[in-house]
Amino acid sequence: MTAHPESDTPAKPARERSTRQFQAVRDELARSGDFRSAQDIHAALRASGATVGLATVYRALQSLVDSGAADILRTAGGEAVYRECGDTHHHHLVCRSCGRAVEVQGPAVERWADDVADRHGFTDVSHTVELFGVCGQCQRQQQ
Amino acid sequence: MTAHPESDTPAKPARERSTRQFQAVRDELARSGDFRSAQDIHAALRASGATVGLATVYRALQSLVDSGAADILRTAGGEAVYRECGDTHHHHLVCRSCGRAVEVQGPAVERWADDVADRHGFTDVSHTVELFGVCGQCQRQQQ
DNA sequence: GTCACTGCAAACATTTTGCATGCTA
DNA sequence: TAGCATGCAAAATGTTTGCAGTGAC
Repeated sequence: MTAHPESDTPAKPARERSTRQFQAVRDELARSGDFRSAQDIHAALRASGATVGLATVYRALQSLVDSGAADILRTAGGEAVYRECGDTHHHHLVCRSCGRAVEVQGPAVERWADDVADRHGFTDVSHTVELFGVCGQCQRQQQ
Repeated sequence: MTAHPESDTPAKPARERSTRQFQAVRDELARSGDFRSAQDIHAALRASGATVGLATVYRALQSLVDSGAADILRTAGGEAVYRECGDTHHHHLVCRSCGRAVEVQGPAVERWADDVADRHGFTDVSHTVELFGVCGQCQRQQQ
């Protein structure tokens, strides 16, 4: 649990050659716009005919996160999920049963987060807000 | 990522015997009041002379989470961390640098979450809200 | 032609599970 | 005494890394 401050600015080339595989990962992530696990992306690419190694997917995603082009988040199951980090910041309402995700905007939450952080003297604040529930359709099926 | 609906209400005994090991885990968790990883707790118990297996620590923590006595959270590193959870539902503002966590209450967020879920026809809603930032102390050290 | 990127597989870390034994009620 | 909880070790899962080969520039 010891997060280290980035004391150095390593001369990290951060990807200098653009390759088919890297593009494929980036595209796949952008296509859905939703949170996707590395394994998921890897499977999708394989299914669509692209030949990409799992390690490469991880490396590409890592690279995207490093460069700020993607967001990373951990699911309750311990999987890392990635999302293209566009300009619009939003959250998700995910159905526990069918997995469908609804995109939600929460100006109220944004404001609250900033306010709380400020009050405690924290800066450079980011936040994670995810809602889980059962959607109407699944409720009916379960009843 | 396919969450299955709990079609049954398994007669989960949820711990019927109180044992020294279980108490030890609960106590250790309560002692610090902060987020602790299973491995961390295991090491601490071993260090203090208690003989507790790692699997037992995991089982005890799982049990505490199931019964609502503990909160579980994933670190950026993918480790699961646990914290004693009182009756009050609250969130955390965690320092990215030193790991210190501040407990925050967010009635505004609770209301917003319920509202959003309701508007989309979702029921049985839970939510995850975590704030990350750099605390004042760490800011000064880094400058 | 060089060297970064890729792919495979092995290594790793964390968490879960199977099974024989111990201990609580 | 009966049966849940424990402990060990093996398995499972998700992710990272080493290294030789390939392809972009």
